[in-house]
Amino acid sequence: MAQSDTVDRILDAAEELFAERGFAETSLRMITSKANVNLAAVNYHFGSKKALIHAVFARFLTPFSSTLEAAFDELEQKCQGKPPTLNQTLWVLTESAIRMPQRNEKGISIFMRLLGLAYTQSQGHLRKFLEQEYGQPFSRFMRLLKEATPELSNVDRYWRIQFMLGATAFTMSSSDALIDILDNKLGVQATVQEIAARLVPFLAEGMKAPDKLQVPPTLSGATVA
Amino acid sequence: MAQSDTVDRILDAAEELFAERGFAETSLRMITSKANVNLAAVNYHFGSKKALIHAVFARFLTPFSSTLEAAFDELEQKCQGKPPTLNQTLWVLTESAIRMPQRNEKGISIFMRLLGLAYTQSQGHLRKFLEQEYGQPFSRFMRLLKEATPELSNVDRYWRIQFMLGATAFTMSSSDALIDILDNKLGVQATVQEIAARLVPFLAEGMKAPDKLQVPPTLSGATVA
DNA sequence: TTAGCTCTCAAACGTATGTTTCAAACAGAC
DNA sequence: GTCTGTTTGAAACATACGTTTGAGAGCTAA
Repeated sequence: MAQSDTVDRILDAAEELFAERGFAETSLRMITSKANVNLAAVNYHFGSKKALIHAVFARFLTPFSSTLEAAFDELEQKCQGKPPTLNQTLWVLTESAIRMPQRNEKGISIFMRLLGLAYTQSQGHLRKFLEQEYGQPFSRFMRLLKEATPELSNVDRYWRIQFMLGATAFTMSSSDALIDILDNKLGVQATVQEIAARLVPFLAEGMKAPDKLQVPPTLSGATVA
Repeated sequence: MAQSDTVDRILDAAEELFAERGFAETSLRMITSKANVNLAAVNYHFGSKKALIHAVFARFLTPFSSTLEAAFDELEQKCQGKPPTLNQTLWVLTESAIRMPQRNEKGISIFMRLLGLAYTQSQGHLRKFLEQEYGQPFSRFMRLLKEATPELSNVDRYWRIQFMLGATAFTMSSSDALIDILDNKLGVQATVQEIAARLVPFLAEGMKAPDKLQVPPTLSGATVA
């Protein structure tokens, strides 16, 4: 035993519970009892609940960040000065996420769900922490997106990036539930990888959509097919 | 005073605080002190915090539900048996949301944010409540989507609807923050209505995207593990 | 063995939460 | 005015939370 296997057990339990229930709704007592660890161990090893949340994110975001930077490097090198296309950029991100080494079979969906929670439940301190620690690869992704869509105005691009983030975070954060529902309804089995393969073309087409509507084409207005 | 204007003050305060901070993070004491009402009033008038959450949703979802049903009626009647197009269907939904009578200038974004929270923070009891009370217009919207996209397989359509929901819920639930960020970054003012006008074409194009990718178009084709 | 350090444990701390209590204030009907 | 049912008010309730404490176990090195 000795040397904190306790730390990992806490991180494992916290990760899973946070992904299931969110941060505020998960108590340290739930975490420590799931981890079979004493309550005080969290504050001893991490200092506070906030610091534990940060540690949970750091454990999977730090390797992901490296993987992603390397993948971007490879992509830009391959493209020899020409900016990568939108599809390429989206795929490099998606692939880096999917190919991350997982601790278990639920790893990828926990990963996605936590990312989604980081956006929606943002605890203030979490947002600050993530910006500070992982702002760089994020900015780089944004730069690539900008170069891949020179035809868009800054405002158009801004909103469409939000739409992409939303579709991705939302779908991936509920991927487990959505896969189950699909199985029940249509008897079709799906994987997270397949969701990603469907998501990328959806996003890419949305990004390339014609301008925003000027006149609501509701009832009397002429509509496009 | 008399006859519960207390009830409305509680609902107003709760609505705003829930939208700002989420459900678990908003205490009854915050609500009652913002509403200038005694703490016990919540349990007296609503019975419990859960019931208060339901009441907040019911207050704006019930009229919205009626408006939406009427708008769908009008749309289908106008189309004389032919199924409405995707753009029409999306716009009717969007318009019904935008045109809802608002209690104040923040009404529309509170409305959107609460809808977003209902998806992401789903408290179990909330999801059950919403399905039971407002499942019908939702099913109808789904039917219209299906008829508007007969070229899609059921599986394709299923996933793309999730993508649409995600982009919408995510963006709208953070609309205030996103509008602020845009103003800071690019000095551009935006409204919720404008976001909607940008969202609809994005979604419609995404829905019509070509099939899911068979081979990741990354670098050299097949990529390493 | 002893000393020192890391880690675990049960218990308690202070604070905040949702809920309940019960007396007082109030309204409208008689 | 008096009575009756409804609504408010201040206070307390029980429970849950994150955090802290201090004693002690377990290990390593002298």
